[in-house]
Amino acid sequence: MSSKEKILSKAIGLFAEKGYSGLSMRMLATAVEMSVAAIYHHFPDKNSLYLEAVKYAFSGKELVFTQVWESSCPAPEKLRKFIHSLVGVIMQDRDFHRLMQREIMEADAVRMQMLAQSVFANQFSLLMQFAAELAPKLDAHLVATSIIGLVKNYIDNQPLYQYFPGWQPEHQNPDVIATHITYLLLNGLGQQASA
Amino acid sequence: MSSKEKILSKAIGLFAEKGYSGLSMRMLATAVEMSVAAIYHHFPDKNSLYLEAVKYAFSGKELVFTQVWESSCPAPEKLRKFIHSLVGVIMQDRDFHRLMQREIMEADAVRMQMLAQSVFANQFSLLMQFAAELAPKLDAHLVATSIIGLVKNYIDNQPLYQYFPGWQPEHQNPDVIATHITYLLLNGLGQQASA
DNA sequence: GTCTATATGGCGATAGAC
DNA sequence: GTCTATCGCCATATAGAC
Repeated sequence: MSSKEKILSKAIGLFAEKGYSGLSMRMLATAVEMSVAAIYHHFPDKNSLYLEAVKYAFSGKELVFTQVWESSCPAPEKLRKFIHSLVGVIMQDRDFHRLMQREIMEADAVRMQMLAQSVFANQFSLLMQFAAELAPKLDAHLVATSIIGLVKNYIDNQPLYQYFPGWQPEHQNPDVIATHITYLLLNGLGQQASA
Repeated sequence: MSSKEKILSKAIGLFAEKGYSGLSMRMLATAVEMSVAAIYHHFPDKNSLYLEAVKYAFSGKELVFTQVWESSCPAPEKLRKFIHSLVGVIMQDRDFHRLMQREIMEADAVRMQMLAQSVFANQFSLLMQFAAELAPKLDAHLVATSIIGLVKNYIDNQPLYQYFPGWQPEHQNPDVIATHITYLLLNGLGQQASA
């Protein structure tokens, strides 16, 4: 692994943990066991390093769901598979998830657009297409974002939810979360059919 | 308004916008048109100022939903009212919302617990109770967090969603969002009854 | 490509006058 | 309760040797 790659991969975790202004070049230099000047040989300034690190972290994420869309099973089962995959993917790469959270909060217009188009657009379109099959009468964009939001919610906000009344350790379990979300989306709350 | 209150109310907006390490005492001093030393007369250090500002921003938020719970209408209509109120509250106080996002991301265990217990616990219990009425066979904690999550999702992630395929300006409209969420929760996607 | 050394400036915090 | 002045430190970034 080249020095540059080493710097980038360390930077991802540290930016995710501490944020842009929370991570100093000195700390990063210590973490990668180099001098600050050596880092500046590879990157013109801190901002460029940050942008490269973000791109590096986001690369190659869009291939995970292909097999879900290609599987030939009934729509509800497909939804179940997709949600379980999404929960898994978000939970597995913690740095990616925290960087995403920070990026969305910063809400820099240029970076958001880049992110939406060059990283997520394809997968989102596939999800929207599927949403249109599942619920042809509803707004496919709203359905797709609701599905993503229900999943992201549990991972984003678990640090808070775990101190709310009624919380139980099993609410951390990816399968429990995914199963609940799938049921909710397919059946809603209106008909108390079965849990 | 006392100097201390003036400092706190300015600090809320600036901490929400820039984060803890992103806001310097000098910048805050400039914003409130005082010297740095004058701020230090009112607060022992930056961290104490931050904690007081967070508490200040969170105070008095729990009274908004009382009238929803006290209203005597059928459950689906109550859900509709609650969701519309929640969307309104979160959208209205932008600083409060961004401060929440940051706090949850930082995920400091002590502050999370304080927040959960002293700010949100009562309201969450009422929502769980209502969730148990609506869907007695489901896990009330999961239902309650799903309701919150569906609402929070659109406000948290709109900076990203607006660049996704299929987005339309009306997806910013609180009523459109609330109506969609209400429908989804009551009916799910399974039965394409009516939009 | 990596180093040591340093320039330049902002940071949190304090001293002491008024 | 507010000010000016300042301390000591750490920040980003650069110069120049190897």
